[in-house]
Amino acid sequence: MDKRTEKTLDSIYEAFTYLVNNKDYDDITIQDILDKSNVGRSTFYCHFKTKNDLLLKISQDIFDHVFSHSLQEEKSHDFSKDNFFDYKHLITHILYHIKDEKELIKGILLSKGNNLFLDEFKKHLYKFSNQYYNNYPYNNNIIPLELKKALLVDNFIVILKYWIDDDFNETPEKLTEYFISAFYDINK
Amino acid sequence: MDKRTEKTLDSIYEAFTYLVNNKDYDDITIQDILDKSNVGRSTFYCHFKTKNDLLLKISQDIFDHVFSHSLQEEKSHDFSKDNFFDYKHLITHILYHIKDEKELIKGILLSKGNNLFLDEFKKHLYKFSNQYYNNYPYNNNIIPLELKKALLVDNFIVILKYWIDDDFNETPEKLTEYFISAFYDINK
DNA sequence: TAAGATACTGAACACTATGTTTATAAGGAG
DNA sequence: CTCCTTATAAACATAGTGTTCAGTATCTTA
Repeated sequence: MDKRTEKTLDSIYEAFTYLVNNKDYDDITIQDILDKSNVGRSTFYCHFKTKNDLLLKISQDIFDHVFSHSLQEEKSHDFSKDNFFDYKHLITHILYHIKDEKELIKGILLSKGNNLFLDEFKKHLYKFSNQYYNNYPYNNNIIPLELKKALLVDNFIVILKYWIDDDFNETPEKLTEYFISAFYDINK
Repeated sequence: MDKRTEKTLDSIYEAFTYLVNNKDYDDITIQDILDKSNVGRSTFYCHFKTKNDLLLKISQDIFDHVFSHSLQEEKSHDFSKDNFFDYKHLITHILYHIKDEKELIKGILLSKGNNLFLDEFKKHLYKFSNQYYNNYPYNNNIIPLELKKALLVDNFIVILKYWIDDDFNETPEKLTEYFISAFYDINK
């Protein structure tokens, strides 16, 4: 990548990270980003169509990172033959990666306003939820399968938000235990 | 209330309901609302400070309705001496009221963008979640109490969204069963 | 039903942000 | 060094926001 482009994108991402930790996403203007990053207006529009486009690309960057190793694990490991607890290391892994992106994720997730980030996140989580339930479609309570999938994904987000509110105090391992406990309960 | 005021507010609410069912909240402009409702700009600003202020007031109106009877039940019924299953009728009641406001709630809840409505909703749900767990603080698994409260509230929202996606096909009673089943699991 | 209070209207206005365009300058790659 | 790409600044059209005010319509109640 061209060093100039790299510098520009870095400045914009850094400015965005700062801004989203200091005001709600809705209240951030493109003008704010330009001022904070010292990037020209026309330059910004060379890279991004709108503010939402910026958020979307940042989200994709984050999740490329957060879910990168998990995809490799996925390939080298045939989960379809195992029960859910074999996902344990995967989940812990993902949580460690999330902690890497602490500032940015915290800012975006606690900011009022747009759900773009959350939607992108859920898309990735649904991959696992679908994979699991499609291999284990045995319904041992009255909750429909599709609802179970949604509960699984959403519980992960709730637990993550709990972690963030607690300023990432607890360990990823502990969080994984919470998640598996909540999950196990829904499926008993 | 002055009939003129009532008419104005009705027009605005109606226009908003239409708009939120046809485009994302973020994309709705105050100009759109004025055009659709045939209300003068200065009139709008007599009643609402901003577009978010409108959404907030609409949300409060809805929840005044949705939770109205449940508050009465709450007074005439001492839940603190019962277990969670006594909330059953309450939950079904709430779901019936939600169905009354079908169009509006569907539009707002499925629209991308602002979380004002959801935050207001969760505020009400937290009243019940707190009430329950403060009377039954016995932790029979590793999940911290505060996280349990959050899971309870959020699961209700997930189940509600499932209902909406299914176009309110299933009965409130059935939905209540799902909710209690998911809830019961988390607490065993 | 008439008087006074209250609410709505429409037009004008300043302001702020968006997104586009263009000519120019600076930086990187081969 | 030269070509090509990228960044920049300034200007511009456009669109939405929120305020003001004088004039008009409509309610309330006495």
